[in-house]
Amino acid sequence: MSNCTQCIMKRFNALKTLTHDELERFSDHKTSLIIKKGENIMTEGNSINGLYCIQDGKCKLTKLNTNGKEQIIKFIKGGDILGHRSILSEEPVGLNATALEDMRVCFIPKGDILDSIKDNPQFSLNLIKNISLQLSHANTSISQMAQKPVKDRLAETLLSLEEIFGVDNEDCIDVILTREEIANTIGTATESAIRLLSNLKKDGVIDLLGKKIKILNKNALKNISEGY
Amino acid sequence: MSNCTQCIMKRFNALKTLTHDELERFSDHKTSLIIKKGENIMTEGNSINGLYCIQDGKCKLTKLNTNGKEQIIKFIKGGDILGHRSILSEEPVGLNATALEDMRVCFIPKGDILDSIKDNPQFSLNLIKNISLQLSHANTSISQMAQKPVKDRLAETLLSLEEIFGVDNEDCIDVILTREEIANTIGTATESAIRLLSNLKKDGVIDLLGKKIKILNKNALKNISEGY
DNA sequence: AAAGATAAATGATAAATATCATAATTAGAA
DNA sequence: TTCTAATTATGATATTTATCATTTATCTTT
Repeated sequence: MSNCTQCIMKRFNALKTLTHDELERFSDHKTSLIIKKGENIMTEGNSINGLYCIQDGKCKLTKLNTNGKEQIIKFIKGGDILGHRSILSEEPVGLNATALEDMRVCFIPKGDILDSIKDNPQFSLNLIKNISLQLSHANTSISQMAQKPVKDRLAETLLSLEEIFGVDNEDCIDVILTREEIANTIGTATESAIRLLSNLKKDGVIDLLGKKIKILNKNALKNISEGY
Repeated sequence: MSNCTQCIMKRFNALKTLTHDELERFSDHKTSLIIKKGENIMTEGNSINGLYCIQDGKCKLTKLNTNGKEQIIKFIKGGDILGHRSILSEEPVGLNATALEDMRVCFIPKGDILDSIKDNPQFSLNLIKNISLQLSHANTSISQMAQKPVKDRLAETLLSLEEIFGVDNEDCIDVILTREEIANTIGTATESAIRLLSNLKKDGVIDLLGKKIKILNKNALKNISEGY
C-alpha cells in the first residue's frame, strides 16, 4: 500500500504541515478505499470516526432539503480533505459526499488526527483556516442565491466549475454533471438550467458537447454573472 | 471599568473555558466601546486586530452584493463574539457588523487571544466549534435560499428571529427590524416581504404592531416554512 | 403640533421562473 | 446490436416574484 510520506496529495491540503513521523503514523493506520460512482463517502447525519483524504476522483457535497430536493453545496476533487469539520466540532456529518466518478480515497482514523491537532499547532491552524475559508465561501453563496437571478448564478457556477476542475484536452470543463446536478447547484428547476444553457450556447458564450461544457467567452460569462 | 473575570457574558460563548488568569489578562488589555445604532463594529474587507465580545445590544452581519444590495447573513446579540474567524484565518473581515441599536462591546487585542489559543486547547477548540456551527448553519441557509419560495423563507426567518431574540413583555419578537431588513434577510424585494407579512397577519398567523411582530401560531408558521 | 422626510402598505403590471407536456437524443442493459 | 429507460430539449402555460406608481402611516425635527 502507498505511503503517506510519499503521497503527493499531502502537498495540496491541510496535511502539508505534518511531520515525517506524523505521516508515518498516518500511513500505518490508514486504509485505502475505492468509492464507485454514485456511492457516498459520507452521509448527512451520520457520525464519522476519521478524516478522508481524496487521492483521485470527484465528488459533490449535497444537502437534502425538507421538500426532498438535493442542493449541491460544494465540489471536491483530489487533494481535498473531508470530515475534518465533523471531527473538530464533534458533530454528525452535515453533508452527503457522493462520488461523481470512481474515486480513490484514504481514510485516517480520528485518533491520529486528534493526536496531530494536539502536537502540531500549525496543522490545527490549517484545519481552522480551511473551515474558515469554507464559511467565507458559504456566506458569499448565501448572498448570491438570495439576490442574483438564475442566469447570473449559472454563469457564476460555470466559471467556478472551470476554476475548480480545469479543462480537458478539448478545453471542456473537466467534470461531467447532469443538467439536473447543474440545476441543483444553482438552485433552479432542471428545465430552467437547460434553457439557460441553450441560450448561452446560442449567444456563443459556451459550447455544449453532450454533457461536456466548453467556455468560449470567459469575459462575457463574468459579465453575466455580475448582472450585465 | 468592568472586569472580565466577573463578566456574565463569558458564560455564553467560547470564552467560557478561559482560566481566571487569562480573564485577568483580558481585563487588563481590553477596551470597552459604545457603538451607536447604525454604526459598524467591523467592516467587510477591513483587517482586524482583536476580538469583540458583545455585552449588550443587537447587530446584523451583512454582505454587500456586486449589485449593491445588502444581504443579512446572521444576527448577533449579547454574549456573542465577533472577529474570531478573521483572527484565526488571518484574513480580512468578511462581513459588516452593523448595530441595530446602541451596543456595549468589549474589544480584546489579538495578542491575548492568540496567547490563549496557544495555552488553552479547549478555548481553541471552542472557537473552532463556533465556526464549524456557523458553517453548518450557512450550508442550511444556502439550501433554503436556493430551493424554498419566499413565503417559506419568511416563515423560517420569523421563527428563527424569535428563537434568537426571544419575546418582549407583549410576546412580540424582541428585535426591531425595518421591512427592508427583513427582505434583505430572506432575499426578496421589500414590497414582497411587506405583502407576505400582511398575508400572514390576515391569516391570523402573526400580528403586526408597528415594526414589532408577534407570532400567534408557531405551528402554522413551522408548516409554512416547510412548504405546507 | 405641524411639516417634511422616511417607511409601510397596496394595486397594477411586467419579468422571471416553475410546471406540465411532449419530442428528440443519448446511455445503458439484455 | 437493439431495445428500453433515462436524459436533454423545447413549447405552452401557470405561478411566483419584482418593479413601478401611489397612498397611507409613522417618525423626526423644529
